[in-house]
Amino acid sequence: MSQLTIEDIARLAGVSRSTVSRVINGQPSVRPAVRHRVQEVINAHKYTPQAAARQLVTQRTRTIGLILPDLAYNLFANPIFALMGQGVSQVCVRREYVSMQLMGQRDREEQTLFGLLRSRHFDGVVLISGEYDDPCPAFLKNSGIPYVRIGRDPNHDDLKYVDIDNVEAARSAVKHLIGLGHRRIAMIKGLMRDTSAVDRYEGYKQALLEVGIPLDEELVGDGDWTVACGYNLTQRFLDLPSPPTALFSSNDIMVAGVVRAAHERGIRVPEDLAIVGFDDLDQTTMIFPELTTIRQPCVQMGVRAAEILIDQLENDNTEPVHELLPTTLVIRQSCGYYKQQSAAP
Amino acid sequence: MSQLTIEDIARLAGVSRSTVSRVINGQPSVRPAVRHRVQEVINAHKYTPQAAARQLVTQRTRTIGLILPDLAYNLFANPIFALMGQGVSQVCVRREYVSMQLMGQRDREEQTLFGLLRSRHFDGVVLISGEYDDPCPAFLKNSGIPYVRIGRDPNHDDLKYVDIDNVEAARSAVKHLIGLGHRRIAMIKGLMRDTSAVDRYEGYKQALLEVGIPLDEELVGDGDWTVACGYNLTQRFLDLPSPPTALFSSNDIMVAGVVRAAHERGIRVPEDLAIVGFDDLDQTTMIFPELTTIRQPCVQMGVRAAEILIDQLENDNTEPVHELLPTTLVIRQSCGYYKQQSAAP
DNA sequence: TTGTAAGCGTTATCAC
DNA sequence: GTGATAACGCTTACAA
Repeated sequence: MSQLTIEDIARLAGVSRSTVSRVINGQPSVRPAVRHRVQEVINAHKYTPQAAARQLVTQRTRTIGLILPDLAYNLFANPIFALMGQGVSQVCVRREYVSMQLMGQRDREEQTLFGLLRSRHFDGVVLISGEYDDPCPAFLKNSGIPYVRIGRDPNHDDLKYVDIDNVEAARSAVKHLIGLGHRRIAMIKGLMRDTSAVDRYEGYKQALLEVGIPLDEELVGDGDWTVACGYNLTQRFLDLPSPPTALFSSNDIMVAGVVRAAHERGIRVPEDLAIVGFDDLDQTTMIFPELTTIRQPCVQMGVRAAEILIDQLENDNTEPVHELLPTTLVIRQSCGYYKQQSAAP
Repeated sequence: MSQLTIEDIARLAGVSRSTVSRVINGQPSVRPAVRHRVQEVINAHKYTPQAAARQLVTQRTRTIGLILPDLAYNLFANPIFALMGQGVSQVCVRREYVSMQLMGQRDREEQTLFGLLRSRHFDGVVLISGEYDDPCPAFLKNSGIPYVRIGRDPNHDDLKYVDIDNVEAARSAVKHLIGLGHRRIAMIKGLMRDTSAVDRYEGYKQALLEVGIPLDEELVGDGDWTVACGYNLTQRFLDLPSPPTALFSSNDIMVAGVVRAAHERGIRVPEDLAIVGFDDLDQTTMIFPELTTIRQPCVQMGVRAAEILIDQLENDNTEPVHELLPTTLVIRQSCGYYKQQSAAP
C-alpha cells in the first residue's frame, strides 16, 4: 500500500524526485499548479516518506525519547510521570516532533538502553530522574546526547534541568501545620536515594528549627513512596505514648496508607490527626478527606523540559538552564483548625 | 564521540567495511583474530551503528510501537496498561527488539499518529484498545501494518488479538456473590464504548438469569471506570428503599469510590455490603478491605501480544490468532459470608 | 575468509 | 522553478 517511494510519486506526477521532495517539505519554489498536482498524487496514494531514509541524509530524527524511572512501573505514583509525559508530548506535537517513551527496566537493561541511545534513534532525551548518581544522565552527558532532566542531582552537573524547590515546598507544608498550632508533627520520608525525598525532609527540619521545635526521631519514618509504608509507619506513630497530632507525607500516595491506619484505630482526620501530602494527585480527591497538599506542576515540567530540549536541538543552544517551577500549598479539609478551634468561643 | 562510521572503524582496524559489518552482525565467517581486533576497536570507540542507515537497507527497524488508549492518561486505571507494557517490553528485550510507547492524545492527533505509523518507524504495533469502532486498528489493517491487539471488537475483524473472557469472568464474580446468598446485587458498569464494559455487564445479567433473579435496573449504574462514579452511584444505591447487599464493580478503581461512600454512611464492608471488583490491582490492597476481585493477567497479555507479533514479523506468520487468557476469582475479605453466616450455629 | 561495489529512499547541491 | 546527481551509513551479493 504505502510501499511507494518518492521516485514512484515523481513518475506518477510527471516530475522529478526533487520536486516531490520540495512539495513534501513545503519549500516555496514550486509552481502552484505543479505543487497541487504532486500533492494530489501523494494524497491519492497516501504516500509518506520513509523515516529512515530521511534521517540518514538529514541526520535528524525529529524524535525525542522519554525515559522514566523504574519506579514508575510499580507505583501508584505513576500518575505524576504520566502527567509529565503528557506535557512533553504536547510540546512535541506542537513543534512537529515525535516523542516516544522507552519501555523496559532501566536498571536491568542498562546496556540495552545505552546502545539504543547511541544508535541515534533520538535527537535528544527528556530524562525523568530524581536519583542520586543515576548512571543515565552521566552516560548521556559524556556521549554528547542532548538531554533535559526533570529532577536533578546535586552530585551531578546536569547542563539543563527542570525541577521544583522541594525544600521550600516541604517547609511551607510543615509551616502550615505549625501555624495551625501543631507541635508534634510526624513526617514520612520518601526513598532517600531520591533527591526529592532528601530535600523534603530538609524542608521539614528547617520548618521545625525555625520555630524551635526539637526534631524528634520517633516522629520521622523511613518511607518508600508506597501506600504500604504509609500504613505501617502510621501505626508506629499512633502507638507512641505521645502520638503526633499532625503528619506530613512526602507524597500523596502514602497518605492512602496513613488514612487507612488512622481509620482502623478510630483516629479521625483532621480532628485527631491533621495531614498534609505532596503532589496533588487528582485521583486521590475521592479517596481521602479532601487532602491539603503541595501541588506540583507536573504537566508544566514536561512542557518546559521539552521546550528547552527542542530549543537546544534547533538553535544549538548550549547555555545551562536550571529551572525551578513554582509549587503551591493547596489547602483543603485534611488539616482542619487545631489551636484556632479550641480558641473559638 | 560516537560520530564514527563503520568506515572509520574499518580503517582503524585495518579491514574493510564488510568485515566490520560481519562482526557487528555476528556472522560466523570472520577469522577469530580479525573478529577480535575489530571488536576491540568497536569497544574502544563505543561505536554503535546508526539505526537509520541500517533500517534503510534492511527495511526493518526491530522496533515495535505500543499504542495505549487515551484513557490511560486520565485514569488510576493506568496500572493495568503499564503492566501490559511491561509484558511487551520483557519479550522485546529477550528477542532483541526495542519497544516504544507512543505518546500523545490519540483522538486529538490521529493524523499525526497515522503519519508516524506510515513512515515505518515500526516493524509492527501492539495496540491496546478495547473500544468499539476504534479507527486505529482499522487504519493499521488497511495499511498492512502488522499489529496485535490487546482487547478486541466484535464489530471489527482483527487478525490477531489477546484478550480475556470478560463475560465469563464477570459471570463468575456475580455467581460468587449469589453463592454467598445475595439476591440484591448492584453493578457498576464501565464505559459502554469499551467492549469489556459491555461484556462484563452481559456476564452480570447471565449470572442473575441463571438463578432466576430478575434484573433490577435500579441496581445498575452507568460508570465510567473512575473513582468518582463509584462514589456517586453507590450513594444512589444506598438511597434506595431496599438497598443492595452486594455490589459488583467493573473495575477495582471504582471500588475506591464505593468504599468511601459506604464509609461515609456507616455502611460496613463486607457485613452490610459485599463487594467484588475487577482487575486485581496490587496497589489497592492497602486501601480497601482486602478486595475480592477478578485477576486479569495483564503482564501475560503483553507478553503474548509481543510474542505473537514478533512471530508474525519473523516468520511471516499471517494465521489468525485469537487468544483468551484465563482470569481467576481471587477471594479475599470484601465479601464475607452472608447466608452462611446466619446459618451458623 | 575477505574485499569491492551496488543499492536502500531520501535530501541537498548544483546546474539549467 | 525544475531536474540531474551526489551524498548519507549501512548491508549484501558477488568476486577474489
